[in-house]
Amino acid sequence: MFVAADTAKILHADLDAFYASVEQRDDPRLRGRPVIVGAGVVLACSYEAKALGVRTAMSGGQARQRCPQAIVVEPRMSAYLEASRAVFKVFEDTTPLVEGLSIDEAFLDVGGLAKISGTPVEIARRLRADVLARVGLPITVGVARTKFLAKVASGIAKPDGLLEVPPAYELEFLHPLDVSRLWGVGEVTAEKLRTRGLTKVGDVAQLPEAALVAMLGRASGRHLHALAHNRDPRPIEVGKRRRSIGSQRALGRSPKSPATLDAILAGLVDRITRRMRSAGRSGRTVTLRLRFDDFTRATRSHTLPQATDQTRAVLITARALLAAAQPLITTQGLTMIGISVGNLENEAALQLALPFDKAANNELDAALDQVKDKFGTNAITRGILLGRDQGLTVPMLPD
DNA sequence: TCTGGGGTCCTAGGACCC
DNA sequence: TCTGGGGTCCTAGGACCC
Repeated sequence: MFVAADTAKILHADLDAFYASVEQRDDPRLRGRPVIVGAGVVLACSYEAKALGVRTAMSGGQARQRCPQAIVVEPRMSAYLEASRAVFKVFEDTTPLVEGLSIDEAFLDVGGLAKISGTPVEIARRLRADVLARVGLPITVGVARTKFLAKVASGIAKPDGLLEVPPAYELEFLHPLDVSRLWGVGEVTAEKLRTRGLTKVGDVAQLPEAALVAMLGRASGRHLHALAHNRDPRPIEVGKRRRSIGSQRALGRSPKSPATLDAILAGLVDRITRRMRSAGRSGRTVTLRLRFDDFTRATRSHTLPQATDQTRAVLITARALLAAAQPLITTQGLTMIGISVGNLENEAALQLALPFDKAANNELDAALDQVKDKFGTNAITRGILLGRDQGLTVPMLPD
C-alpha cells in the first residue's frame, strides 16, 4: 500500500510530570496539590508545583523556598517502572512501530493504520483515553509528519493535551518558536545563538549551513540547519538497544576514606554487572566518572580486549581507573562517583577480557550476596565496610 | 542544604596499520 | 634525511536530554 509522504503520521506521546503523576494516582491526598518527588533534588514535580515556580533538577532547598506548602515524597522507582511498562503496553497495542525514548515518552508510527484505526488524530485521541483508563495517567500527544515536529507539538500541548501540526502549516508553526525548542539546543548553544541575534527558529533558518557549522561545529551545525528548515527524515526505529549501562552515586561534601570509596565502587560494579547479566549484555569499555565540589568533571576509561559481564573483571578495571585518578581526588573534593560499561555487545560474554578466575569471581559474587542479605541492597557500602571488620570479606583484588 | 541518576552523541588528538 | 594519505580505534572532555 502506498502511504503519502505528506501525511502527519508520527505521534510523540509523553506522560505529564510522570513520577509526580504516579504519586498523585496512588495517593488521593496528593491530587490537586503541589507534589515534589525527590528530597535532595527535584526529580519531578506536579503541575501545581510548577505553577508555583518549582522546576525539575532544582535543589530541594530552593524548591521548598519557592513552595513551602509542597508535599515532598521519596521516589518509588519500581512503581514508575511498572507504570511505564503498562503505558508501553498501550503503545504496542496501538501500533507495532514504537520507539521508546525514555521511561515516559515514545514515538509511534501510525501511518499504515488508516483503514483499521482511523486518522492519526483519532488514534491519538483514543491513545490518550486508553492510557488514562488502563493506567490512570494523563499523557500528551503531538501529531506531525516528522519526529521533531511531533515532539515540539507535544511539548507545546502539555499538560494533558493533543496537538496536530498539519503538513501544510509546518513552517508557520515552526519559525516563530524560540531557538531553545530545537532538539539539541540547550543552554550553551542557545546562548551562542542569542549573542548573534538569533532568537527564533526562523532566524536560524535564514543562515547558510556553513555559518552554523562554523559557529557550532559540523554535526550540530548541520543538524540545526536541517531542523530549522523542517528536514527530519529519521524513521521510527523499533527495538533500539542501549549502548551503555552505568550507575553513579552522589557522595555529599564530607571527605571519603579510600576504604569507603572502594566499597562504593564495589557496590556500583555489583549493581551494573547484575543488570548486564539479567539483560544478557556484555561490554568492553569501563568508564569511571568523577565530579568535584567545584562541579568540574573528569572521566577515565579503559577498553578491554574482550567483552565481559563479570563482576570481578569490571571491578579490577574500575579499581585501576580509580587508582589512576588518585591525583585528581586528593586535590579537589569528590562529590560524585560513577561507573559505566559501554561498547556493549549484543550477546552475553562467553569469553572474558581478563584472565578469568571463575572461582574468584564466584567468591566475590557470593560475598556481595552475603553483604546484601545481611544489610540490604541499599546499605551495601556500609555492609562491605562493616563486613570487612567482621570477617565477612569482599575480597580485595590483585591489581 | 547548591546540585540526582540514567543515558546519547560529537569532537579532537594520538596511536597504529596499510 | 625527507616524505603521504586514509582509516580505525581509543581516550578525555563536553553538550544535551529526561
